[in-house]
Amino acid sequence: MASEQNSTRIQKRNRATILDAALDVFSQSGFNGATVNQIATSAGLSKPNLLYYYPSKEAIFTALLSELLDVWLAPLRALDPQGEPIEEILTYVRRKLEMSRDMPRESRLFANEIVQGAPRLNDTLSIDLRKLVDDTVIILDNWMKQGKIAQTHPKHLLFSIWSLTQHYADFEVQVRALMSPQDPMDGAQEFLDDLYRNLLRPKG
Amino acid sequence: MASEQNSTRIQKRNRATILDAALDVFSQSGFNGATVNQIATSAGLSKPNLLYYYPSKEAIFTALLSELLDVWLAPLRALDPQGEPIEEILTYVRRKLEMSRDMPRESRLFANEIVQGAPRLNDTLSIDLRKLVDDTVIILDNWMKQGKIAQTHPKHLLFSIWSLTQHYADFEVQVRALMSPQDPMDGAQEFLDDLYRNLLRPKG
DNA sequence: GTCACATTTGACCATATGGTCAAAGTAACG
DNA sequence: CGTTACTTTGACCATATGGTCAAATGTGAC
Repeated sequence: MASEQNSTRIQKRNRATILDAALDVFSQSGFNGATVNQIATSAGLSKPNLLYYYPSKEAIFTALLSELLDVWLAPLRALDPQGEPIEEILTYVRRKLEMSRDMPRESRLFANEIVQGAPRLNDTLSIDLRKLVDDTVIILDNWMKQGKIAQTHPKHLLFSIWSLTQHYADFEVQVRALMSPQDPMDGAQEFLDDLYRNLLRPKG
Repeated sequence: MASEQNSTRIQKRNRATILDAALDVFSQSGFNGATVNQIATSAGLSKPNLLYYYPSKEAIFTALLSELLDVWLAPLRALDPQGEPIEEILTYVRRKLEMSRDMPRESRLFANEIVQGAPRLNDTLSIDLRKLVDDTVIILDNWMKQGKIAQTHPKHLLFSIWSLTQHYADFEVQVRALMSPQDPMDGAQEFLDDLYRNLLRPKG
């Protein structure tokens, strides 16, 4: 009879199991392609049992998205205006690349949703992410003004980091097919380091 | 009773209409999310009529993919080993960027499919595309050996061009949300030109 | 143990889906 | 006009899907 933060060990365990199963299924098939049954089976629960914890497929999806958004954007928030600019940016790139390696499901979850028009994410994009990006642009602009990094388009710079790093998760099948028998990400970090050092190095 | 290349004006028109409608629907919802009814309605046909021209949803999809693959890969095939290396590559980048602007549905069609593991495209990736990429890598390697472009990882270079350019089509909703009120691709070409000139310029 | 509450489930429902089929309508062509 | 082949459709089917519900089972506190 507590207010809302009821825990109940079993609930905690099952909700976590469900979200992990949902991440598997949604990231592989997208919202439309995924079925409640797949998620339930993958979580080791019956369908009605699943729907006892989350009232609908959509509820699972939004719970998953909101749970992941923070961790997904954390590396960008960690950009330190006081740090050494080029190293700060390269650190960000490396973290994003690590996330593509270690959390490919999360990356594909967002990719699926955004490619299909982000119908369940539009507010997040145009409000929260927008705010974060605007803040970051200010930092980048300052670095450019101070001559710490070369002049370039700050937003396109961010887009490029996202697309280049997430590519290894989102298009993994393709990258793997073309890189095999090597590891798909073999040499990726060196390449990106090189790319951004050349772009950002202040020019005489 | 002709062999197989029967035309029948009506067939040609309807097959084209269907594929265009299918491109709309599949690129927006992916294979699983799309329904035969949506495609039929969008094509102005009844469902049984649609299935008279293509025997199944899968048949529409594969017909669409195989029709588009050539045009999609054409810019890469156009890379000229005899041309001026940096300009050749920049031309390729520009063409890909134009395709993201002019053919975003095609880009998203492939993106959807690949993100979801390319279950209906795996052979194409590991055979045809692989061959094309291997050929291109030889060209790039030669240019590097001759000192015409800086040393870099040829495959990751290709991946980077794909991801950077297709990003503007595949993640258009996100880019638009973050660029508005400006045009989503405003400044993109200059940014990419700059990026690749800095990367590829031969270093002392 | 027992009682209240949390959890789980089989059976069920309305709707959507991919696909079929026989019959009706339309072109083409002599 | 009549015949043949092409095109279109309403009705239909089996299956899958998201979701509900009442009843059964488990669990923790006393």
